[in-house]
Amino acid sequence: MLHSDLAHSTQDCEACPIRHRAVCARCDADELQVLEGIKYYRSFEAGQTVVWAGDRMDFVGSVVSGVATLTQTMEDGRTQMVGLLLPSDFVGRPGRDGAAYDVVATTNLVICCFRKKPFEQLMETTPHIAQRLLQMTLDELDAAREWMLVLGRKTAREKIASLLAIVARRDATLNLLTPNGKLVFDLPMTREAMSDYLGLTLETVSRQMSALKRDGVIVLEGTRHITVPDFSRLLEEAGDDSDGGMLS
Amino acid sequence: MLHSDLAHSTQDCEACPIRHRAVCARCDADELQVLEGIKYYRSFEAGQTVVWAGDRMDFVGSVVSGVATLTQTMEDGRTQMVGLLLPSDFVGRPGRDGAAYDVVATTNLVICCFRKKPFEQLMETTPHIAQRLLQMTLDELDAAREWMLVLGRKTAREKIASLLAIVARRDATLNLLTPNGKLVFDLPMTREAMSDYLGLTLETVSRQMSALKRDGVIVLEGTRHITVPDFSRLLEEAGDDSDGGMLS
DNA sequence: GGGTCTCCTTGACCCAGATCAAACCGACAC
DNA sequence: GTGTCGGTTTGATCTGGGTCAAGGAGACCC
Repeated sequence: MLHSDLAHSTQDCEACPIRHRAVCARCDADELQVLEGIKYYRSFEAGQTVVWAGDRMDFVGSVVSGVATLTQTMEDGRTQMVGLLLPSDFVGRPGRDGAAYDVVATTNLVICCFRKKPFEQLMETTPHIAQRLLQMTLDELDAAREWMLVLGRKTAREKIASLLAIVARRDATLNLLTPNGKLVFDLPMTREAMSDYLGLTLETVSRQMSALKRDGVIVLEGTRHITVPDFSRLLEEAGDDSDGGMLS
Repeated sequence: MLHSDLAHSTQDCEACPIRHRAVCARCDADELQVLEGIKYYRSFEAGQTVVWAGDRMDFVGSVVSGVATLTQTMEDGRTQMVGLLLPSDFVGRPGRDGAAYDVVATTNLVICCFRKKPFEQLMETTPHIAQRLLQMTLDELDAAREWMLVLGRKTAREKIASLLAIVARRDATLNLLTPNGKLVFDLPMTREAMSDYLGLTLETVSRQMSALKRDGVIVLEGTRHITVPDFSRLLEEAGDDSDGGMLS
């Protein structure tokens, strides 16, 4: 599971708290030094685009804070979000120059970047980086496939519940433990972004959010701040088996 | 792009024509010897299940011939196919014991398996195997994300056309070149399997196949044998940009 | 205060695709 | 030939979610 790994690396590696999850699990002094030499930080404001699909991308990196999304757009304007990047997630693709998707900051965002060329060289000389990246990519692949089930077979209500469950779980793991099964978090996205993720319209998202609120599955303060009184209830609504299926 | 790689390895590596695409791009004698020692073949008939989700899986491998599918099932029986495995595709996940999805042979199927433990050890001592596997996994991730767009935003007709385009492209690359822009291939799946892949019902699949036939986008002989008189027309119907977007 | 953004909610209506049901079409067995 | 069985097609009807349209609710500025 991802987050135990994250916690592990956060403790183990002083030089790279959350930032180099991809590489710090077993990093030694030499590698760290190389990494320090090729890294830099970039900040974005909510709404800014990090890269457009097709643009040259001369770095890889990981999200330090904030949330970014990967989206694909058809010529006629239909868009589908294909990835949600939360802190510690990896950005970019070694071995390819152009970005495959639009990467957009949905909140204020900080990325820790590594210049791509030297990073790729480091990958070649340091086997466990590729191994680590492989594990992360396999996790992402599992998440993408999980999402295919959501997109292909779930109802609007189940889709919303699934999204809330994912965000709640990640947020809870990163920030606060659940006091008594109750979960509190902020949605890092607009209704429109939710609809792009779920393959719905923004109106349907809004209606289903209202319905989940009416039925007591969630408590809404404003439009973003959410309390989940009973997480297992939320998972039921998502149509997931007991643990939510998003372990990996 | 996958297939050039495949062609490359098919030529370069006598000991593993199509079979070890994952590892043969730069294999040397020692590695090949190890691989020979831990490999074996398994055959399945159309309809047989290779593994059930959750079952222990003590091998990884690649498809030699035939077609297999990865599917997820919800408790109430709704199913979504999350992957289509064609010859040369990798099966299984290093570093995990249980299968994450049902793997089912949809045609007669031969898999070249490597016992997992020794394969994982080989991965640790042979950096380029992990690197190669990483590239393959990144390709699969791109394919999965492409499919998220199909599932989330495309109409039934576009979905069908997208599926046909994928199968046609892979089949054409593996077998026969297009003589004059015309493409001939056999669908390796039932209407029901198509519906599971596309997030539709089997009836809708059938109707849209009939519609594409009526409109001259495809020519059907029987239910499986398909001729595509104009591939670019098919891509248009799929709503893809000119090259179909499934390059990677 | 009022004006004007952006984001969100709610209502009324419509349609693509689901559902239910019947029939069709080889292939294979007897 | 007849039976039957899996896969497929086609028709009739229903419905979840899309579309169009009208307000609401903050946030920010003047």
